[in-house]
Amino acid sequence: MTTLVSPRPDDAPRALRADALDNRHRIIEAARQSFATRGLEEVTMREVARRAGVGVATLYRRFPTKEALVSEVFAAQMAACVALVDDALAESDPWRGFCMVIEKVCAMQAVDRGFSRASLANVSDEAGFARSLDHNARGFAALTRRAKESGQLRADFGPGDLRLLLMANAGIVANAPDSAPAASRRLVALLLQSLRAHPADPPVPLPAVTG
Amino acid sequence: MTTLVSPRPDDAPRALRADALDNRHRIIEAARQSFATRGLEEVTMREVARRAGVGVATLYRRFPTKEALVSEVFAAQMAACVALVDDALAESDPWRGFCMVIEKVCAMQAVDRGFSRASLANVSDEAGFARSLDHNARGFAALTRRAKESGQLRADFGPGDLRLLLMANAGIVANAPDSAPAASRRLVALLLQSLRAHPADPPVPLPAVTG
DNA sequence: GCCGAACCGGAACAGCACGTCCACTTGCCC
DNA sequence: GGGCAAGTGGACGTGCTGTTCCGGTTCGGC
Repeated sequence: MTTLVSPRPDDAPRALRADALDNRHRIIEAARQSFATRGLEEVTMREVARRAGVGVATLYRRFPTKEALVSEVFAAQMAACVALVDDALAESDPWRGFCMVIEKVCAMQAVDRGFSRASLANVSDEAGFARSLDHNARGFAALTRRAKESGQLRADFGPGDLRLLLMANAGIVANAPDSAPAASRRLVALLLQSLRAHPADPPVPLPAVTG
Repeated sequence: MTTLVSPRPDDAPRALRADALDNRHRIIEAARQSFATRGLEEVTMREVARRAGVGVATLYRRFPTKEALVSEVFAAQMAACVALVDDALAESDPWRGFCMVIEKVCAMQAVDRGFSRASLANVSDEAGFARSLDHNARGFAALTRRAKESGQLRADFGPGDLRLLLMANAGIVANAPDSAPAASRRLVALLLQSLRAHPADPPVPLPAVTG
């Protein structure tokens, strides 16, 4: 999102013409909807262009590659995740914060097939994706630490476990798009129950996944 | 039109020539290996043919379509699953039988990306796939019932929960093929812990997925 | 050995995806 | 209003896929 204030640095992209900017917005919206319902690889660039009411060349002028389009589309979702983690950090009860993050992210995945895929794929650095990812990783690590210190999260929860959970949830979204919201909630509920440390806890089933 | 009386029914496929049969076996083995390491859609028919040391036409002579090849390749895995469910039914402890099935199927998925995908996709009826699936569904339903009756499996476990579990596991296999075995074991261990009914059990987090 | 049918391999076909080019149009600054 | 750079859309190129065709080859019963 570039500012339209006149004194821009020479290396910044120049401001778009009004019609071009409008097309750009329509493209992103069209792509977001298509990706959400049908996933990333099932949606063709032509289809995005057609849905946005522009030609293919226009699409490629704004986003030189499909990957760039994907990055741009999900930058917003990533920002939402950042806000979500920050909200959870503000929560007084560490366990509640921990659950909130997981539940909300999985719910986001459940209703957006593209986001589900994109949040696990190695996306390029465009659009500050990596920065948001890093921010979220740190925030979630803090959440995890606090939840463990309060004795509510099982001690062997590792950083790889979040990814484990997201991958599992993504599997549901990918294989049952229609019933994904309900199925995802069920999965998350089951997993959170296992992740909660109880006073009389059964022994740890298996060590956490490293990495 | 003279019909010769033959030892085999006329509608049965005639016996293959020795070299053709050999090629067929090599094709299936090549396909199995390729599918296992790289998944179903990432493997091209050309690659299977090359790996089997035959031409493309030979491959298509045996398996008129890629789907037919996939069905044939995973018919063996399906048979293994049938045996696995039958073994679990022979187990004296219902909960152990229940866990065995889930652990072993997920382990099979974890080391075979193709099987992971195929066990969830709607495969065609070729090669008795549907029959094995039906057999397994019945067997697993019996396992479930017995585990519930013994009070070891939480009462709200539904038929859709197995699929839920398989989809979650498949998500791990699809997104982290290298660390899939360990990650899958961790996921299964966590989920089985939640699925186990304890005397002092926390309330059911969410109703089971229907269907 | 021989001969025909079964079999084989690679070239060729068709379809679809991403990405590019170019002649035409249009917003914007004066 | 007028000129021009930016923008546009559809045809095109390229590369990949699954699938088919055809001339040459080989097995196997006699």
